Amino acid sequence: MSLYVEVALPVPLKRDFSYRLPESMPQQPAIGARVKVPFGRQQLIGLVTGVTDKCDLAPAQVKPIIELLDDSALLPDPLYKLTQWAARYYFCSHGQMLSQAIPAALRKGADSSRDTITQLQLTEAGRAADPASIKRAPAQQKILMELARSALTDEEFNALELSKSGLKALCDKNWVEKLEITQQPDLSWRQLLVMDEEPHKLNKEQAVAVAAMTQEDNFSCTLLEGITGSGKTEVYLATLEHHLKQGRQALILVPEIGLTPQTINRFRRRFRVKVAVIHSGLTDNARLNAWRDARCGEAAIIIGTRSALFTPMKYPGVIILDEEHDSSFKQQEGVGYHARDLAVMRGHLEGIPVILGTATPSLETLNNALSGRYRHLSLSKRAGAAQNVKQGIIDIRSQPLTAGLSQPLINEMRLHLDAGNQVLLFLNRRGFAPALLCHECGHLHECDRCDAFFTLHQQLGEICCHHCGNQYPIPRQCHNCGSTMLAGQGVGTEQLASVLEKLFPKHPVVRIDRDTTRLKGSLEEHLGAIHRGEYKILVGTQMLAKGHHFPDVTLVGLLDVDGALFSADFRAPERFGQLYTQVSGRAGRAAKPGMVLLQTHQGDNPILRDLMQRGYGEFARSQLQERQQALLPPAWHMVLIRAEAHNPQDADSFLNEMAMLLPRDREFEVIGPMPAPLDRKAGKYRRQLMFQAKDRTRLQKETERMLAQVSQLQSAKKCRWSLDRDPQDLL
DNA sequence: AGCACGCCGACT
DNA sequence: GTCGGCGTGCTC
Repeated sequence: MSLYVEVALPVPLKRDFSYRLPESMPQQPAIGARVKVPFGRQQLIGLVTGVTDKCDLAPAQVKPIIELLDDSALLPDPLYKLTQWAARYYFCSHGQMLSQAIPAALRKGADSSRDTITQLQLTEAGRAADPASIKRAPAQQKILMELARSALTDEEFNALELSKSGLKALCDKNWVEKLEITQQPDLSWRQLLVMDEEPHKLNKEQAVAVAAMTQEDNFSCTLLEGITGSGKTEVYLATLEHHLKQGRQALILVPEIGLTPQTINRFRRRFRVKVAVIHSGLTDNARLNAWRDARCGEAAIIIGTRSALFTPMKYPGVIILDEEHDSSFKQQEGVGYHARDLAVMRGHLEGIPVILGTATPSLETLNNALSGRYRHLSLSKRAGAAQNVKQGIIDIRSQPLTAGLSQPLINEMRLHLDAGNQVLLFLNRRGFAPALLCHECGHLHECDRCDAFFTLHQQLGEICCHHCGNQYPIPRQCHNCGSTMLAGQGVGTEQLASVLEKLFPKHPVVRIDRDTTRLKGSLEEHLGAIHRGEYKILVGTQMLAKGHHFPDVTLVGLLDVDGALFSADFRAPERFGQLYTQVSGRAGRAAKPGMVLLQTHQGDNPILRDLMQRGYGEFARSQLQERQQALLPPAWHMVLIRAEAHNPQDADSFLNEMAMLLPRDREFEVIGPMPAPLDRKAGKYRRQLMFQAKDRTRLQKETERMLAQVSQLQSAKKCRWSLDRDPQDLL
C-alpha cells in the first residue's frame, strides 16, 4: 500500500497537492513538517497537511516528494490552526498564509532547529595518550592539554588561538573527535526570574488594571485604554512580571514606527532574560535566530512588528499589542491580514490572555469593549505633572491662505519661533482626494443618494461618491452660494515646506514624510537633527505624530483638517481623532506649555467640537453610533475587491459579473463597481467593488460561494484583481 | 504566483 | 532574418 502526502504550497491555488512517499523515505512525515516537492518546472517547499492511502489522481500524475525537511511539525498546533483559520478568513490558500507566517529562511529550506555547535573532545585514545610523546609537535601538545582540562566548543578553540593544523593532525590520529551537539536552550529564567530594576510603584488605577489582567491565565481579551503619559508601559511590565515568574513567555507587538531602541530597552532593563526582537529590517538569518530562540523557550520576551505575531512560543503566556489602533498592524500587500484581529484569535487558540493597549482605541476594539466581549480597563491619570495644552480653532472661511497657512497661524508661529521653540505642522493627506469645498461659504458637496461627500477626481474631471458609485462632472459653481471659488486640491507637504522657507528664512525647515524618509536610517537622522535643534519648523504627515516626542515643540498646527475629516474614507474622522489626540498629548512639557491650532472651514463642526471639548473617548463613542446607523464597520463587515485593467470596461464588466453572484437584501449590501483613483503611472484603470453583511458568517459563506464561481468567469482573465477583507483604506 | 509556450515589432 | 514583448495556461 502506498502512502500519499497532502502538501500546502505557497501558491494562490486554494487546494492542497498530493505527492507520493518515495521508497527511499520510509519515515512517514509529520503533519506540519516541511517538504520539498516538484511543482511544474520548479521545486517548492510546502507543509504537510495530511497523510492518506487514497488518491483520486491517476498514478502517473502524482510525483514523489524530493526531501523531508523537518522531523516534526514546524509550528506548534495552535499556530498551525491559526494559519488555517486565517487562510479561510482572508480567502487565501493555506500555503500562502503559512508562508506569510514563517521566516523567509525557513521558506527557503533552512534548518528549523537551533544552530548546532561543534564540540571538540578527546577520544579514548586521546585520553590515554601521553602528551610527552609528541614533544616535537608543541601545537598539538597544547591542544591536548587544553582538551584534557575540558572539552571545547569551536568558538572557544578559536578564542584560545590554538593551531588549526594541529587540531587536524590530532583528529587524523583519532585522539580528538568533533561532536555536533545541539545547544541546549537556557531556560533558567523559568526557574528564577532575575529583575535588574525595581518595579515602579503603581498608582491605584494601574494596580487595579494589573490585578484584573492577571487574575486568570487563560484566554481573555482586554482593552487597556490609557491616555498619553498614564503609564501603560508600567502596566505591561507588571503583567509581564506575573507571566515570566510563572515561566511563561510574552509576545509584544508594536507598530512599525514604535519599535525603537528605547522601547526595547524598557523591557531589557527590567528583566534579566533574553529578548528576541523581530522586525522587517532583520536579515533572514537574524530573523530565523530570533524565531528559534522564541520557539525553544529561551527568549522569554519577544518584541516585534506585525509579522512577529506568528512567532512560536514554547511556553506561551501573554500577548500584548501596543498602540492597538495603529494601521500598520494591517498588512497592505498580499494577504491583507490584521495582526490585531489575529492576535485575539491566537490568544483564543493558545488559551492565553491578550491585551490591547492604546490612548485612542479603534472603533472595532471599542465596540468589542463596550459590548462586553473584551474587558475594558482605563488609565485616566497622568503620571507626573499635568500639562495644560491650549487648543484653538482657526476658521479659515474666506481667509487668505499662503500655501494653506492662515495669517493667525503664521503670526502664532512667529511668536513661538522667536521664543526659540520649535513648530510642528501636520498636513495629513496620504492619498485621500479631498472633498469639493466652497472657499466662500464652506459648503461641501454631498451625494444626493448617500449621506456622504463627493470625492474630487481631477483627472477624470468628475466628482464621485465612493459609497454608491454616483458621479457627475465637476461643478463650476458652488451648489449652495453660487460662488466659483471651489477648492479642489489642497497643498502637499513639499509645496508647504518650500513656501515656509521663504516665509521664515531664518528658521530651517525639515520635511518628514514617505518621500523624504524613504532611505534607510534617514528618519532617525532627521529626528536626531530635530532633537539637536537643527531645525525649527517641522513639516510632516502623521508619520511625525506617532511615537515621537519633541520636547521643544510648543506649537502644533494641523492644516488639512477638512480633508482629513471629510475624506471619502469613512474611517477618516476616526483617524483624525486619533492623530489629534496623539499630537495634543505630545506638544510641550511642564516648563513650556504647548498649543495646538486647527485650521478648518468648519469652525462650528460638531465632530470637531466634540473631539476638542469632550475628548477622544466621547468622540469615539458618537462616531461608533454613526457607524452603526450608517451600517458601516464595525457594525457591518466589509470586503473590498480591487480590479485593474488596461481597459476600464474590462474591470467594470468583471466587477459587475462578480456583483451579480452576490445577494442583495436587507442584510447584505453590494456597492459599486465604482472608480478608484486612476493610476496613470501603471497606465491601468482601477475599479472597485465593495460588499458588506450584517453577519460575519454570512459574509464568509457568500464570499466563498462567489469566489468559487468567479474562477470560471471569462472576464476575470482580462484584469488583475485582489480581495481585501476588513479594508483599512478604501482608496 | 512562477514559469513555460507561443505568436507579432525593432534590431545586429 | 533574429531577440524579445507579455497574453494564456498549467502546476499533484
